[in-house]
Amino acid sequence: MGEPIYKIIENHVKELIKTNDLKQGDMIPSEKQLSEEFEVTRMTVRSALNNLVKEGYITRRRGVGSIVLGSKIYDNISAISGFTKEMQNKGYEVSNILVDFNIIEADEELSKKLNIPIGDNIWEIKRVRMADKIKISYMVTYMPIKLFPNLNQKHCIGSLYEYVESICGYKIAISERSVEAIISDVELEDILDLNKKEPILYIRQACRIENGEVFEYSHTYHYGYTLTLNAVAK
Amino acid sequence: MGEPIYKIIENHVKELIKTNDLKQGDMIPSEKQLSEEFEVTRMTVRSALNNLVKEGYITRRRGVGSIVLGSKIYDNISAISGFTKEMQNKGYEVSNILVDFNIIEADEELSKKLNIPIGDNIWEIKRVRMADKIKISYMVTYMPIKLFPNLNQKHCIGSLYEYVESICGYKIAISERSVEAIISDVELEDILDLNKKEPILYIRQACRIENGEVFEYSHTYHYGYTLTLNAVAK
DNA sequence: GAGTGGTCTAGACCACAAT
DNA sequence: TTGTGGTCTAGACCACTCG
Repeated sequence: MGEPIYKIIENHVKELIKTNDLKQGDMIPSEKQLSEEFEVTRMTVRSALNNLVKEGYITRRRGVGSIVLGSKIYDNISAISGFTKEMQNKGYEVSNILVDFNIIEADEELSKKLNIPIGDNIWEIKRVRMADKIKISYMVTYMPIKLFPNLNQKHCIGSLYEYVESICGYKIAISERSVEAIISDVELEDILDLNKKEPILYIRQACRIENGEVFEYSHTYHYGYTLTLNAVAK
Repeated sequence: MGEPIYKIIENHVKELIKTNDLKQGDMIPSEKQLSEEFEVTRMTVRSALNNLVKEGYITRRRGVGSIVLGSKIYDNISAISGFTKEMQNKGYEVSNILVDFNIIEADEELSKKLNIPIGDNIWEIKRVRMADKIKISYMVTYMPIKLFPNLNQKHCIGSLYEYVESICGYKIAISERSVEAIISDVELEDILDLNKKEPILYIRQACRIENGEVFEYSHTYHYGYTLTLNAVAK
């Protein structure tokens, strides 16, 4: 079998929303109508529609129907799309400078954060990120070598997330971030060409692939940058 | 019928995880075993297990089984649970001081953010939030009077999110936040009893109920506070 | 080969909202 | 009363993983 039918129905409805055939507040065809149109049972249709609910496209009400939610918010719903995509979406030209690329051994903290044994080998990647030729963030990323045996310096120039998904074939599933405001120190001012004591967003993030393994733990220092977040309830 | 069976199964497994009968990495009983234990069909069990996947408790692999994920990350998965719940979960005693409670008219910015006509009446709520008797954030909230005709000052002492969900019966669906680091100014230092020029998290948030309407737009200034975020892909 | 989860059928009864 | 989505049955065949 190729693509499962529920996926086909899912994409069909997504397409209707994207092409504006269905707008915010519109009712999508009922389960019965869709099951007749695609000649499948209601259960198959329900599986498609429940996925659309999960992804924030529609909401459903018993006795009423399935309603299209506002698309604006849901456009970039991938809250962990990664920095590169996020900035490109805002119209900036994004590039990375690779500052350091090492293999280190997991200490106690990294072993906890990455959920691997102490002493395991880890890629340590230090990068400065540029938007339109201005340095705006410094990022230190740790990734288990076990998961990425073939990572090299070239991959670090582009989007690491794209490498993880497109080339390695992992599906990025969930991330935990903590966000703090701090004041820059001399080291950071040096790296990012800042004035003294600038306000900085300090973000620590652990990111998992679908099977639950942590594939990345990172520290990021953002200057003059607004983090945009879309959160879905529950 | 009372609680649906799939919910019962869901809670059963959650309980096993919470009591540590099932630990991270453990396999939960197979669909077949659960369907025999609860005397239901596999479809019913699947509905329960798929919800557990959605909520981040387990991951599933064809040919292998359903595996318990690390609970740490997934505990407070409701990324817009609101500040009160978020801090209580961390063990702080939380309270609010109502600083100001007004009716104002929507200017151009607020009309855009709340998606209502210019001139519409809005509640303007200014609060200081305390954790264990220390002032840690200042919050200015705007809510359309149209949606909350009966809001009063008492509701602002507790959790506004709880008021919106429990008393008004709205279901909070999605929020969009932007997060920045700033340096405190004199006004903020005064309000929050800060030293001069402290690093502050400045968060603007628009929050929607299920039908897509914006019910809240707010500015929050957090001091000494780490924002925790769980993001789910797509 | 045995066991797992993934997809799907062809029905059923129910709770809820709108008219 | 009609139409919607919510729950559930008792099967089926399939794709995948592992020993």
